[in-house]
Amino acid sequence: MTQAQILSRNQQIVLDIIEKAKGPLKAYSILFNVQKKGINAPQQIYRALDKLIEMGKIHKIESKNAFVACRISDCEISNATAFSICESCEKVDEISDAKLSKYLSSFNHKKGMKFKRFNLEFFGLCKKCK
Amino acid sequence: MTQAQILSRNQQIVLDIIEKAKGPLKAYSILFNVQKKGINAPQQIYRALDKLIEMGKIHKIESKNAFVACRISDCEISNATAFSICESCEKVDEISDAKLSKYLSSFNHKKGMKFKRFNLEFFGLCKKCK
DNA sequence: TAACAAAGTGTTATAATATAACATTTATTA
DNA sequence: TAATAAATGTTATATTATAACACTTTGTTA
Repeated sequence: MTQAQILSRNQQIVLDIIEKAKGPLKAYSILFNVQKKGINAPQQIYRALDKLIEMGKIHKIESKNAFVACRISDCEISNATAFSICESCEKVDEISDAKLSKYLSSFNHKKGMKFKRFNLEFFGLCKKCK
Repeated sequence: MTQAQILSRNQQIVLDIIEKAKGPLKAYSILFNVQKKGINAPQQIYRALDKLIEMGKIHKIESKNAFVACRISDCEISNATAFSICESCEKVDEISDAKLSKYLSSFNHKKGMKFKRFNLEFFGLCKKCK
């Protein structure tokens, strides 16, 4: 049984904002949103983001330098992430597909590398934007 | 038959450096390397990088904000990229695996998104670093 | 081939993203 | 409760990327 993680004050504030957001949030946009709560410096945001990522509570969308809440496997360390990204409306969805995940997790590069983790980003147009 | 692309002066300079490099290069490291050739501003680098990416000559490693030459399908627009990244020595290899590529290219998100492009980054330890 | 359009260049300035370093406080655990 | 680990607050700065504008080169077509 996995112990529910206790978050520090700043971590909780940052996570709340990311969870409430409809799409990926950028670090500085989070910062501007929490200045009323007494968080004033980028460091404070980035530190919280780092921890939340470590805990698997959020993910970074690398192609956008932005952060989304994990909707899939709460409280798991995320070593297998996949996202669909709409190039028009910027909507991002986390993809939870057991087959895909299994396929990629067991994929081994011929050149002898054993993988610990992967991140996959699909780009296209979402249903709405099509 | 695909017409061999003619590169502009700056594009060629930037591509040469990336092709000669053993690993991924960052934009500003490219800049410092070409100042002797009269390129002085980030813009000039980023413009060349953008075009080279469009042409499929290079790829961006999103998790590293760095650029590598395409060793796989020269002169093709790259809508299906996969890389293995060593977390210890930072070595990056482009993965060319027909099965993997086919599998991912035909993957469709249940929620109705049709993908145009994907980028996959695997992380682990390379043979040497293991 | 002149004239127009498209692509590329050079430059200055600045925006956006991220980390270093250090002093202090809070929480945990031995 | 002392020692240690984790988190915080703060200032400064490094790194990555784009905006805007004037100019030049290249390619196209009338």
